[in-house]
Amino acid sequence: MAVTMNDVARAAGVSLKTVSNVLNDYEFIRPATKQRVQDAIVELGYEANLTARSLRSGKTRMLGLVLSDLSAPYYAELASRLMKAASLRGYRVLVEQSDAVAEVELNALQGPFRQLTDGLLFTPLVIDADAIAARLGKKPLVMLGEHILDPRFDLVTMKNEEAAAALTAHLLAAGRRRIAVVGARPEESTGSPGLRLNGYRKALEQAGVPFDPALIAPCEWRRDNGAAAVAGLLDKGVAFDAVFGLNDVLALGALHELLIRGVRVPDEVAVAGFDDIDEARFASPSLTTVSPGMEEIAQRSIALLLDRIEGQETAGQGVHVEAGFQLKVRESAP
Amino acid sequence: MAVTMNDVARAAGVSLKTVSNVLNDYEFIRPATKQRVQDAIVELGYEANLTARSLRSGKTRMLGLVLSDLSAPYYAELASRLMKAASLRGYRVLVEQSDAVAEVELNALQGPFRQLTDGLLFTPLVIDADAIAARLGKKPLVMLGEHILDPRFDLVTMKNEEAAAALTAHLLAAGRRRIAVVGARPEESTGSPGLRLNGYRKALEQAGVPFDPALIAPCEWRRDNGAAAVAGLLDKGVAFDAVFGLNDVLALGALHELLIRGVRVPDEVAVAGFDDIDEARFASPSLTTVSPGMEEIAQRSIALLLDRIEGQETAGQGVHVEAGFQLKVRESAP
DNA sequence: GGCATGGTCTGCAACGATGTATGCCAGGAA
DNA sequence: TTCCTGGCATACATCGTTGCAGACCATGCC
Repeated sequence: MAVTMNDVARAAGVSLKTVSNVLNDYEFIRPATKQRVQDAIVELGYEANLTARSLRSGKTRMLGLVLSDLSAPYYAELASRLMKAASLRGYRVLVEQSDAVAEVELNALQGPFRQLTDGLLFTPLVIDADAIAARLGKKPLVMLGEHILDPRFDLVTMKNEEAAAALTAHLLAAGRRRIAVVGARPEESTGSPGLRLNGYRKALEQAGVPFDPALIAPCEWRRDNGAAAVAGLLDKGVAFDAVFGLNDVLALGALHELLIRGVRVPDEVAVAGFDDIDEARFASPSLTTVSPGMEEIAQRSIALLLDRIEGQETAGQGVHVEAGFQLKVRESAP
Repeated sequence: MAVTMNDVARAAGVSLKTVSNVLNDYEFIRPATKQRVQDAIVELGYEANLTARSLRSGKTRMLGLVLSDLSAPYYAELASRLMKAASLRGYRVLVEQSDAVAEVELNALQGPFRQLTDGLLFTPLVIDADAIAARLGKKPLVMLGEHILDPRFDLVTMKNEEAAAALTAHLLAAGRRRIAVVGARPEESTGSPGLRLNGYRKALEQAGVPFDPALIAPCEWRRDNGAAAVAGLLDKGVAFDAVFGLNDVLALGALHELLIRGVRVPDEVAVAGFDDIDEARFASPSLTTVSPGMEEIAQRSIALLLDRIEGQETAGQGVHVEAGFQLKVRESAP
């Protein structure tokens, strides 16, 4: 079938191992020999068999990326950037969609998926730190997002609380006093919903504006839920002059519902989101939001994970990286 | 390190091959033996080593998906669906982003990427059928999208021309006469841009409306280009009463630019797109578009590719599958 | 001349699974 | 009894690569 190292060795008149040495940049090879081998490789069109290499070396040069749903714009953009960053260092990314199902998340930690990858970028949504620690093998794992804050794990995240506070402060400064929050998850305090809600509360407090639980609309982070949540508030007659969607698709769903109902944005109700997905700039009105430094997150998580994979330090404290953020003020909440 | 078949064999008191036979559902094994092996597997927590299996069997149970950019909403949704469909049949999908660079597309056909996968789902954007045929190995390949229509290859696509014609007819029926087209690629006639443009022209012809080249704005399929293209038309003073974005992000970019400039949509100008991405429903105004049956495309491409991989028929004529479409009439072009 | 040294290359044994060929045993046919 | 067949299990070679240990040779030093 395919050309093997043996064929190359025969063609170059050297041993199989010498071919291997050339391919692996072994130091002590005479230039002439090296050249002969390389010529033979080109002539025969030899390509190393990655599977065999993986079996022997125990490395696959693939990274695993676990997220809930690749079709969510934020994850799609993140995955795209992660793949590019990994590619520059000679790695590929294999994506696993968990759909926020616990079993899938658990299997990603120890099943076949783990075997296929040298390290994991993990966005856990439903399982907790202990469950992860219990199943964690010795392969490196970097947490993405902020659902789990645990000193045992490496983590790359964004300034959720600060950014949410800054955004809320911006709304308050514009005179908004009743800011509805769409997409909260009241029972949690650590995940992104919790942290962002915290930021919101801190900003209110700082401004001396009372917190009103009636303004908090919990839901899953999907566009249609954002619309439904706002519809719910309107139907219940809850008064509000701004909507903070805990991510952009929620905010855009909310924005849509408001406009349908004839609510003027931003005159009557301001709308703001979080993530700064590509779409935010081109919404009508364009969406005020927080840019969480996605490129920085991508770069640094790849760098951190690869350092763990290629470096020697196996354990020690987890490193926590926080990317910077930028407030993007646009038409929906000037 | 890890538990191997040998360990299981020892624990169960059978030979290594018997363990392999149990795992591969070999027919003639005494129930008692089978049970002992399975117990040992559970007790030791054995997991088959996929790399070794791949080396021996020559199969990886991975499919390659080549597309230009995973962060484009259409591709993100498609990739997500393809991965789910593949997963149901026990396959994983490895994504490669070509960025529409010829070299990357070519390498996907024969380099390491090909080696890692049992079959390819390929969306070629810049290389042509002959280049593909020249490098095609014996592993199955299914074309996605419609940039290449060639009897040599399997292809799963959508009814680009018909759907574009139907959409154009809808605009004409609503009384629009000067329909600008954003995202054309005038030099091509086969890719999606070409086919959709054809559909547009046929519908015009059928309605007896003259074709005006001034209304055709060529550009790459990105949101900002959609906006820029409309800006260009307005600045040049080209009169139009509708915009047909050859995909949704173009249409949404165009929509944004129109609204910014104070053009009323749909009163003065109607806007329509193509793809029916999630976002289209929630745009303001919501976007009239064509739903190309993405789920059907995903299902059928996976089915076709896996039939090729697992079936015996290697060659023969390429199969061409066309998914159905639906016109989604919404506010932007009622 | 003997011996350590260092550069260059080689052979062998793995990595962990599967395919092929074969052995062995029991039971039925000859 | 002998032969054959079918059910069940095994041994061995093999996939293509890399790690380890060592062979060989020339050089330089005592």
